Parts: sequence; structure tokens; C-alpha cells
Amino acid sequence: MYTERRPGAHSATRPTASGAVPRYDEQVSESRGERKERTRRAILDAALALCEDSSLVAVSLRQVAKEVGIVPTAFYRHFDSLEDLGLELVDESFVSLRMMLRDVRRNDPAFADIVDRSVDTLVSHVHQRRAHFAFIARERSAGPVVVRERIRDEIELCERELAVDLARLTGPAPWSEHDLQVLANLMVTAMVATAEAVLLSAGRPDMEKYVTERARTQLRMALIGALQWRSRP
Amino acid sequence: MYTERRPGAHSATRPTASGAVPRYDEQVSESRGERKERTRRAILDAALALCEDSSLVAVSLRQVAKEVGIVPTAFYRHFDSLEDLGLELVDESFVSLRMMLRDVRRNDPAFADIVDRSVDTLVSHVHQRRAHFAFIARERSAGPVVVRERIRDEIELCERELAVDLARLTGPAPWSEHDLQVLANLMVTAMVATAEAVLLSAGRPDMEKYVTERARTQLRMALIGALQWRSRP
DNA sequence: CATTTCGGTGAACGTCCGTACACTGGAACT
DNA sequence: AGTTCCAGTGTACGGACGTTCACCGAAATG
Repeated sequence: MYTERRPGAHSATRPTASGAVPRYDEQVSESRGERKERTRRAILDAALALCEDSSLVAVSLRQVAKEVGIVPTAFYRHFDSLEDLGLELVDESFVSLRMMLRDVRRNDPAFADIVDRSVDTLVSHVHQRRAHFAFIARERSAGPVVVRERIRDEIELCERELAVDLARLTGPAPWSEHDLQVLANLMVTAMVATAEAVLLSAGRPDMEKYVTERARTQLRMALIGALQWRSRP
Repeated sequence: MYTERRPGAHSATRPTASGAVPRYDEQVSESRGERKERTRRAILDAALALCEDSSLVAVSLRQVAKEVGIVPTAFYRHFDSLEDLGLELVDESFVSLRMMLRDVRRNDPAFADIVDRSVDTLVSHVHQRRAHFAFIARERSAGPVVVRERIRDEIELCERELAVDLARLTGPAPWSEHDLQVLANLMVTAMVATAEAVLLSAGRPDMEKYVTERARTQLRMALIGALQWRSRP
């Protein structure tokens, strides 16, 4: 027996790590598919929670299973391996972030505001998906190889999208495409570092305020510097 | 028996991972202290090699011992724990880097050159201490808590030193101390990202060339941007 | 030469690991 | 109603893990 549970409850009716469990054990009589999806969700959340400190490479399949409240072998009904699960988490983390950032830039052609809006979006996103961001920050350089590669690709995608939007916002070409890439890379790098810093300032609002203000300044510095850069090469 | 070795060789005369082993097994008749130091060195190198992929938190004491060619318990003669060893590696990694960067900036008051020289120094350092830099990049966000903290402190120290030197180089205060910190943070962030990118471009000289050139441009953008930033606040 | 020091040994422990396997019982399908 | 499907179960395995302990032999000490 892996966790105590009420007698007769055969399967994972109450996954330990899932926040989205129906209250008071109401017998909603889920379909098989719903049930499976719920367990899957619970596994993802459990893994996310377990690598909050350390890293996915230091998390074991058995730990995850215990956290969820299922038997170790049941894990394989949902994922081939922990790496597989890691890739899933990467996708989850980036999809919504990229969507939001793109929205910011599409709905707001005002060049001056782009910095403030982007930083705000990033910070609020870090807040509402702490665990996901912490995951990315960790696995980016320490995760399983395939996970690292996927994360790198995703960040590169962010860079390219930013470059495109910058090009559109600045109108016809004060910068070469190359300079644009370089600038976008610097800005994304600063953003990533900011996200990490926000994570570190958990529970210290003054520190977070400093960090976000710093990010704004840095992005503006980069933009202004890049403008001056090209107007006298 | 943990590794085959020639009969009668009682202790780790030929640590597997150490590159600094006397050639052809010359019987130099080391003192006890020298011997201990050599094993210690071998342990550090073995750990460094083992967390080349994954991370220190995923490396086991037994793996390290096997790599060195000693029995697991012998590890404790040199370090209290793997975390302890990690802290040692952090120090090793930063001491020489900070020294070199400081030299660059002390011997070269020419403001224009500081960017090129710093980037060159960083890149060549990454080359001659690949493993150490990879270690820092990984453990920075995924290592044991104490190791992470130590690395963060070291990087912060780099920032402060850069801020001081920037202040000295620019003469009396075009920037406030605060702006200086923000700029130094951006530059160090870009440098760290560059170091990671250089590590990734192993064996692809064109890619490395691009990365270093990009770093130069980015640092210049940051500097120019910061100058413009203060002259019209 | 006698004694101490100490880096390294090797067996043994209890725990956790991934994975193979045969099984079960309710949902879903016919 | 009878059958199939399948998420989850429970057992069992061989191996790796950290740590303990008593022990050894050569270098260091006196």
C-alpha cells in the first residue's frame, strides 16, 4: 500500500498533488477519459513540485508516484519516461507565455510602451506560474539533454518573434536584420535573468520592485543604445 | 575491488580522472601530504567530469569514488559531502576569472577597449576552463542550495567590481551609483549568457565567432544606451 | 626502533531505485 | 448481457545508494 486511503477506493480518486480535485469527494462519476486526464495532470504537478528544489534529473519516478498517490508502475500508463514528462512541462510553460507576449506587442503599436507592458506581462506571468518558471530556469541548463534543447529552441523562438515585432514597430529599417537579432537576444537575455530574479525575490516585495524597475531601465538602455548604434556605425 | 589495478598498489597511485599524474608511473615517492593532495585533486576533477551532463545533485558519491579509483568511504577523508566539494569547485572557478577581469580593467584605462578586452578574456577563460564554466552554468540554478547561493554571491561580486571600475573609468559621475549598478548588472548578465553560448558552440568556430561578436555589440549597445540614458533623463 | 597518525580498504546495513510481471474491477463497447 | 479494454494494483528482482565500522600498512613522529 502506498498511501493510506479509505477502504474500497481503488484508484487515484484523490491525487495528493493536484489542486483541481473535486471538493468533499463528491461522486461526480467521471468518465474514464476524464479520470485519466486528472491523474495525468496530478503527475505533471507532482513532478513540478518535486523538482522545485534540485532538478528533474534528481527526481525519481517513485517519488512522483508516491506524491500522486499511485503505484510506481502506473506512471507508465501516462508517460514513457521522466524526460517525456519534462518535454510536456516545457511546452506547457511556454505556450501561454508566448501567446501573452505576442498579444502585448500586437495590440500595442505604441513603441514607448512596449517595454513597460512586456515587463509587466512577464512578471505577472511569473507570479501565476511560479513552478513552471522555476522549472524552466532550472532545466534550461541542468535538465535532461532533450529538455535543455527544447527550452533553448523555445527561447530562440521568443527572440525571433521579438525581432519581427521590433522590425514592425520601428517601421522601415533603421536596423539591419542582424542588428535586430542581436538586440532581441540581449533583451530576451535580460528578460530571462529578470524572471529568475523575480523568482528569487519571493516574499520580498521591495526586492521585486527593484528588480522589475531595473529590467525596465535595462531594456530602455538596450533600445536607446541600439538606436544610437546604427545611426552612427 | 573497485577498479583493477596492478597487484600491491595499495592506494590511488593512478587516479583515473586526474590529468596531472606523473608519467610512466615514476616512483617519485611522494610525501603523505602530496599524495593526499593528488587524490583530492582527482576527486574534484572526477566530480567535475561526472556532472558535465546532468548536475551535481544527480551525481552520487559512489560514482565519484569509482571514477577516481578509490573506495566510497575514502571520499570522506577529503570532503564532508558532495555539497562541500561543490563549494570548493565554485571558488576554484571564480578566483582566477575575477583576477583576470580585474587585471584587464586595471591595466587598460582606455575606455573604448574595455569591451573587447573583457570579452576576449572571458572567452579565452571559458576555453581553458570549460568544465569549470559548465559547472557554474549548471549549478547556478540547479545545484544544491548552498552552492547556488555561493555562485550568486560571486556573480554579484563581479557586478560590484565592474560598477566600481566603470565609475573610475568614466571619471566624475555622468551616472548615479544606482544607474551604474543597473548597467553593470545588464553587462554581467550578457557576459554570463555569452559564456553559456560559447560553451554551446564547442567545435563550431563560426558559431563561436558570431557569439563573441554579438557580445561585443551588446555590451557597446548597453554602454551607449546608458550614456544617452543619463544625459537626458 | 617503537609509537602514532591517517589515507585507504572491504564487508555489511537498510533504503531507494527502475522495471517486469500477472492481476483486477469498473467503464466502455457490442 | 456478455465481452473487451485499460488505469491502477501488488509482488518481486537485481542493483545502486549513503553511511557505519573495524581494520590495515606505510609514512610521520619521537
